[in-house]
Amino acid sequence: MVSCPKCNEVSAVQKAGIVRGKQRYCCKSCDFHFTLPDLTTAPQTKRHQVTIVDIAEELGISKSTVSRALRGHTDIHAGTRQMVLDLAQQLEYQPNPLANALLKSKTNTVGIIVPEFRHYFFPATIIGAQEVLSAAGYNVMICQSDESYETEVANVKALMSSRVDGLLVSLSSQTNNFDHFRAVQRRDVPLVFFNRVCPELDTPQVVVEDYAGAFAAVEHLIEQGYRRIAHLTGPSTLQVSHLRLQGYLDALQKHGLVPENELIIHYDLTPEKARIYANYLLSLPQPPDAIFALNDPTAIEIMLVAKARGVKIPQELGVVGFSNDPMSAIIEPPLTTVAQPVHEIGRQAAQLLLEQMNDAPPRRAVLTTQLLVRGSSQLERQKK
Amino acid sequence: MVSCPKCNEVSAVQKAGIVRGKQRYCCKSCDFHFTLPDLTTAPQTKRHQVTIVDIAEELGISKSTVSRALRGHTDIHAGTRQMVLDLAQQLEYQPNPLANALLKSKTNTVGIIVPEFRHYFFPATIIGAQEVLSAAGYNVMICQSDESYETEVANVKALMSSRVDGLLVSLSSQTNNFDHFRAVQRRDVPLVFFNRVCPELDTPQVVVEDYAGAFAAVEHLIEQGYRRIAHLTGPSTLQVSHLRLQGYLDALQKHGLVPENELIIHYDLTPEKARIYANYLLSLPQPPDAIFALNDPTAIEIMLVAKARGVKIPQELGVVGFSNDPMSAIIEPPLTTVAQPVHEIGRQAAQLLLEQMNDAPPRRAVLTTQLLVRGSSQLERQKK
DNA sequence: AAAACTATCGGGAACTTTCCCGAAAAAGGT
DNA sequence: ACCTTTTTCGGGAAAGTTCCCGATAGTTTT
Repeated sequence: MVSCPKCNEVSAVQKAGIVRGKQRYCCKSCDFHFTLPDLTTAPQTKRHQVTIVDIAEELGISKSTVSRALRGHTDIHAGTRQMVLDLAQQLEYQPNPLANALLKSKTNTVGIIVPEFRHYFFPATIIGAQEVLSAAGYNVMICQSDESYETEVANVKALMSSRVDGLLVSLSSQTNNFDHFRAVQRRDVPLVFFNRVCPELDTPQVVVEDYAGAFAAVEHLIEQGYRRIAHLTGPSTLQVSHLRLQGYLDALQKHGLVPENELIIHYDLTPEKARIYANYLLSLPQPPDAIFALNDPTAIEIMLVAKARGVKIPQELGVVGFSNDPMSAIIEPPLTTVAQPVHEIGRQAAQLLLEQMNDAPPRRAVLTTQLLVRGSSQLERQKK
Repeated sequence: MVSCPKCNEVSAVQKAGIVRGKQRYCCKSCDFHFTLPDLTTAPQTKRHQVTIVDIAEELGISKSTVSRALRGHTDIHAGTRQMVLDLAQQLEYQPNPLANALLKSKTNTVGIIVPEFRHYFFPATIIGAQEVLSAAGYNVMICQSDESYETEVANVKALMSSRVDGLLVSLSSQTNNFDHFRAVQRRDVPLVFFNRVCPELDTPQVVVEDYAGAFAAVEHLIEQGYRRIAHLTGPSTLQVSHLRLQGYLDALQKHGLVPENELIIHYDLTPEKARIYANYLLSLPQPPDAIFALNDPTAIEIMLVAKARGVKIPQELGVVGFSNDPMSAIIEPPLTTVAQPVHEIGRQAAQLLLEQMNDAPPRRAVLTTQLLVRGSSQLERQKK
């Protein structure tokens, strides 16, 4: 009852096992194995994206020629090119970037990893980076490490497996092992750090004058008459912590003040811990009369704690932050802070990445900071 | 001096034009055209990403088998699979998602378009969305329309050309033409709106109880004793503007207050305009004694303007916002606001998108709001 | 008019992976 | 010993594009 599709023989056909649930036959006369075609499969009206092959067939030319026309190649007749261009427009042809990416192993996508998204700073840097990158034709993939080393490693892995063409990173506060970035370098993927930079790896980076900014901030506090100045800063793994601490220490020393260990606190940058340490500082037998914080979110937490405890700012406590977060202008009294060009940090980082991708020599960009004196630290003016 | 690579003839070879800058020859004896191979091209030590073919060759098996082993297919010998797995690990094999994407036309990437990045709200929703999406194995591509219709169109175009598998959108305040989203639907790309939803298109969407929240906010103001309540809201193109306005109007009506046109202002949500209209309202011959703002950033601008003019909050002016932006707790007096579950909005939106991708019936999610009464609107308590 | 050249175009490999289907080898059944 | 079944594997197409290279037809030069 089954005829061989090759010799049309019927009698010589016999069963020959089952393959993937379908009966298989063997024609003894022509020694041909076969299974019966499945007629139940639907015709599959799957919508077909219009490709250059469609255009080529429609026009009766080769796909090479269509590609040339679309890519603006010279090696083509002006009339042919116009024909192709017209039809492409009419058919709403959109080139498939995946095919191109596969061919060139270049995705035109860069990954950005930031520690968090809650405050103003990192979203603002991303805005700047995106500005430059999308102008250069790159898409952007954004990840947050959530200040966690493990998440950061996972982010790097995910972005690398997505085959990004470059990586823009601001480290998590936990990170003190950089093997995941060494793996990035080993694969020759351009890598740029900004703000939270990596001290061990030799990559382009964007930073601000952390030392100078911190120095200016603390000197300002001293000039205002504060004498017992505490410093609430980030984990010692972060270079910004280190540099700003150094600026703090040197400013104290310059003015003959002796730093005290109990007034220098490293913490993990969570709001909860900020409150705990602010309370701790204000509960000391000899509480500080001013606090210089690593960043504005920290400074604001300090101010909230101080307010809750009835400590008057700036009379009983001077506070200075870092970054000029919009909140610092809103809070009362307005927060004195070291302003840094947030958008420009992102722009510069993107710029350095583009340079890396063009094999330019690695650069290090240092942006300027500016002390914005506001109400939270103006002791003398209050006194007058 | 030039010998034919086919018949090794020398005398019969003659020039035959120039092709792409290289001399071309023709052997008259065997009628063979050829150019001399270019010896100057570097050997190209281009680092080769390890592929399944590499593994297959190393093991002397076919790439199909390697693929089966890696994909955990059943149709394979346990020993062979282990062999492949071991070598893959040793060679640090990473599958190329591009090839897969090209084959399946599925990029495992979703695009998110939000109007802006400056305030707390949208980054927070993105955090929520990313949470759900990356758990489902999707990468995320984020764009900002910058409240511009043109940029939004460009964003949609860019994401579509990147072949995202889905789109999560919160509309720009300018958008009143939705053709770019119709194009998305035409291509069968799942689309979900959140917060700033599209009234014309039949898509899943995530919103909050805008009407109820606004009604509660205004009713609260009335109960506090405010009588001349203004409303500063967004462009009428936005559904949130419309719904919150309606809540405002109905609350007034319920309590026998007559809405006045000069107290209802639509604006483009820029900080500059917020300040201008706040000043305008406070300069009226009969200024309002309370303002209900579309969102917290607007409310905060209003408070700043009021403070600058010496208008006391809440005594002379009650203010209520919407969203519970962290700033609203910081500012003094703290801002009464209608809280909405920002992260949950993002999570829900992502959830609806995933459902769409699995061809589930489109849903509309409505999340609850909660009025947080704070200092900026507590007239009675002040009076006591 | 032969030789040399130019302007265009087509063919096909390559990129990496998955999947369909047929084939071989091994195992089981009578 | 022969047939059937199962297990395991290989070949090759497909996805969409770019690019290299050879091949024409027509044009100019000698």
